[in-house]
Amino acid sequence: MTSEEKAPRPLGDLERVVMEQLWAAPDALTVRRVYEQVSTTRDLAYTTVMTVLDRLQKKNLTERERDGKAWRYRAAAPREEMAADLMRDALDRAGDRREALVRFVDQVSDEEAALLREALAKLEEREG
Amino acid sequence: MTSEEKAPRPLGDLERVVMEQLWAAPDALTVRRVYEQVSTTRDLAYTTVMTVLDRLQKKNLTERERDGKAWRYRAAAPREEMAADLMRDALDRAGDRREALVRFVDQVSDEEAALLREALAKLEEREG
DNA sequence: CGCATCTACGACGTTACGTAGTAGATGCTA
DNA sequence: TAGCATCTACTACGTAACGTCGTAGATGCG
Repeated sequence: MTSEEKAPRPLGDLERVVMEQLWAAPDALTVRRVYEQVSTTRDLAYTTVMTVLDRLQKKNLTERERDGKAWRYRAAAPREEMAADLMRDALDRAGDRREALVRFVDQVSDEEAALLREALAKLEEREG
Repeated sequence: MTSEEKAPRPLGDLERVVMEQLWAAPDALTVRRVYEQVSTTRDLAYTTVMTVLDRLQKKNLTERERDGKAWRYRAAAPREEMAADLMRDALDRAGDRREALVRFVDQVSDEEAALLREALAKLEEREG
C-alpha cells in the first residue's frame, strides 16, 4: 500500500487529441478513421497517427483487435476513469492526505462540491 | 474559465527529492543546505542541486530570496497544495465531472472517504 | 495477379530532466 | 587588502518521451 509508483506522465498534445477520438467513439476505430477525424483539425501524416496509436498501446492506454489486416483501437478505460486515476495518483503524492483533501475541496466549485457529496452518498448507500 | 491549460508535468525524481527537502524545512534553504541533505541519499555534485533548484524556480515551484551572495529557496506552496492542484487539474481533464468524481470516490479507501466527508463538512460549515 | 492499404520499424528534431564542469563574481579572513 | 573559499551564471551532454514522417514489406480485394 501507499506504494511509490512512478507518476504517469500526462498525455502529450497529440496523444490527447487521439485519445479524445477514441473516447468519443462508441466502437473501436481503425487508424484511418482516427486519422480522418484528426485531419480535420491538424495536418498530419497517416503514419504519424499510427505511431501515436502504437505508443498509446504500449502504454496500455488502448486495446486493439484485428480487423482484417488492420487494427481497431479503443480506449482501455473511459476518460473519467483516467481522470480519477490521476486524482488518486495526485493524492498519493500528498504528504498529509487530510490536508490535501481539505485543500482540494476548498478549491472546487460549489457545483463540484455538490457532485462530490452526491458521489459519497452513493458510495455509502452501496457499501453501507 | 475552464481554460485549456497545459498539464503540469509531474516532477522528475530528483526534482521531487529536492522539493521534499524544501517542504520539510520550516525556513528557506540555501543550495548548500539542500545539497547536504540530499547528499545523504544520493551522490551528486553541488552544481547539480543548484541546477535543479534553478529549474524549479523557473517553473515557479519555489520562491527565493538573497542571503548575501547566496539564494535561499522555499517551496512556493505546501506539498498538499500541489497535490490538490494536481487533483483539480485531473478533474478538469475529465469529460463528465460527475462521473469522474464518482469513479474517484469509488477507488479511495474508507479512511479517505471519511476524510473527504470531513473536509466537505468543514467547507459547508465555513461557507454555509 | 496487381494495386491499394496496412503494419512494422526506424529515424530525426525538440524538450524535459539528470548530471556536471568552468568561469567569474563576491564575501570573509588573516 | 590580498587571497581563498564559495556562490552563481551559463553551458553542455546523455537519455527518454513525444511529434512527426518515410520506407519496406505484408496482405487483402477486385
